[in-house]
Amino acid sequence: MQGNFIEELRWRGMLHDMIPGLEEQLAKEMTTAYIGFDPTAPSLHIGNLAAIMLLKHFQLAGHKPIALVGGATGMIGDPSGKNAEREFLSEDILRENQIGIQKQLEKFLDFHGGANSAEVVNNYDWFKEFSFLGFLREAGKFLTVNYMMSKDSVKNRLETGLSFTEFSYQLLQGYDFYHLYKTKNVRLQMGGSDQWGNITTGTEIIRRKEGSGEDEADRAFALTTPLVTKVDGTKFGKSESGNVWLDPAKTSPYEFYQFWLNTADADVPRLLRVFTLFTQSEIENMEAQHAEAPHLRILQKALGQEVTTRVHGANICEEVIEASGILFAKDAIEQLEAASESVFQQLPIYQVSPEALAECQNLTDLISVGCNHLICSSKGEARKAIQGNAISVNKVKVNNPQANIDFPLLRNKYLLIGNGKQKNYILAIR
RNA sequence: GGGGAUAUACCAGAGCGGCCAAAUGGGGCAGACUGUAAAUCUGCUGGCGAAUGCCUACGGUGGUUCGAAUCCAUCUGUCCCCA
Repeated sequence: MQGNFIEELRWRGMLHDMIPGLEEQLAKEMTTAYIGFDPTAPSLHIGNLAAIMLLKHFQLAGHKPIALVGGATGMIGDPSGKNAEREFLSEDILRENQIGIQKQLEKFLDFHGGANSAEVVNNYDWFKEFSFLGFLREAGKFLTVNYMMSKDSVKNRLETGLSFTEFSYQLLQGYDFYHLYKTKNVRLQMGGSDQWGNITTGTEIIRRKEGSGEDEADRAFALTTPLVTKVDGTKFGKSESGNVWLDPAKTSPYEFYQFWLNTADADVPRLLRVFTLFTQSEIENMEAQHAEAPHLRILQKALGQEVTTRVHGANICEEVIEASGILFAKDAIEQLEAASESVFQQLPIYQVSPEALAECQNLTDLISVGCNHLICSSKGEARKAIQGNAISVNKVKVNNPQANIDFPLLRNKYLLIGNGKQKNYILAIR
């Protein structure tokens, strides 16, 4: 084996809990592990990133990672962490989503690397043929309701109620593990710490069906990683516009990079460990540098660059970094005029239609209705933002809501509008 | 099936028949300070408007009243107790 997977996770702070004996198993032979992904959206988001990195490290350590796309379980909905019954998704949508997710995983994992190549499986493939009776005999027989009720994910819902369908979710997920154990010799399931209950249901099913653990060869293992949280207690992975997606059509590379760049100092060390492959000494080095000159934000930049490169590619990433640099530079206007076209295209450009523009009486209209509420969601908000000194046009603060829209255009067609310190928009107005 | 409670803005949660676009807290946004950070302080936080203004809103529908988030009836949802 090439590296110690568990050790790696430990120093990165990515190890929350595991079933004892796992280290011995991993040391003994190449082991196969899987993590489930929920196909309720056509793209993964950075909330999934920690799980992906888990698989990545696993593969780097010489083991074989499998990503399970929960086509079947996605049709049901995991009650963990939810307080309301979930909406069903159609089979078609789930299929499409799976394809998108698979493509994104290919950016992280090696699918053509010999014995320990990554694989993607879809549990719909083995569940679709399953009859209800078959399932009851194959899976349901092996767990008691008492056991299932004792899971936190279920207990937390007893007050508000949960359907039989959602109650059965853990059986499905547990059976996945068993199925993979039998067909692909998968010995380990990993996931976020909220998945512990679901995962151990799987190991329990395997144990009951295959006999218990004196014979080590029969054992199945669970490993969880702590949920990534922010220092201020808010959820990690959301920007103000919602989830941060890996799909550039849903979250532009520029926004993606900005998300990482804006990480708070207190959060950065942890995020670097979880989301990048920098070594311990590399990270500690950077931290030392950061401590000396925090305003340079070395850590944030390293984090942003690393993750953006992995997700969107080195070229795009460079352009995005350059574009970001331009927008926040003192001489942004000159630099914008001089920037190359490909870099310019990475900027957050919004096309204002001539009709919409014609409707605009003043700046207030432009930044609300004129750009389809991109910048401000209502005229009132726009007016308040302008009066509050938040809005700048071509880097010059404007605080007259009635200002005419006769600003000089950049490159003959663009206006640079800033809202606050962090948000910049380029409006193409012709 | 019987009885009781409750329904307020993004969330939590006040609210006397007129002084209620609705206390307070959280969240969100912005300003100042900085480093596109954190903490702190300040302002904003239904829509339109330059505005003293207008419109829409306190689960739905009707009603009482000069006037209703506030009273009455009814419906719906949720929760609790009994069978």
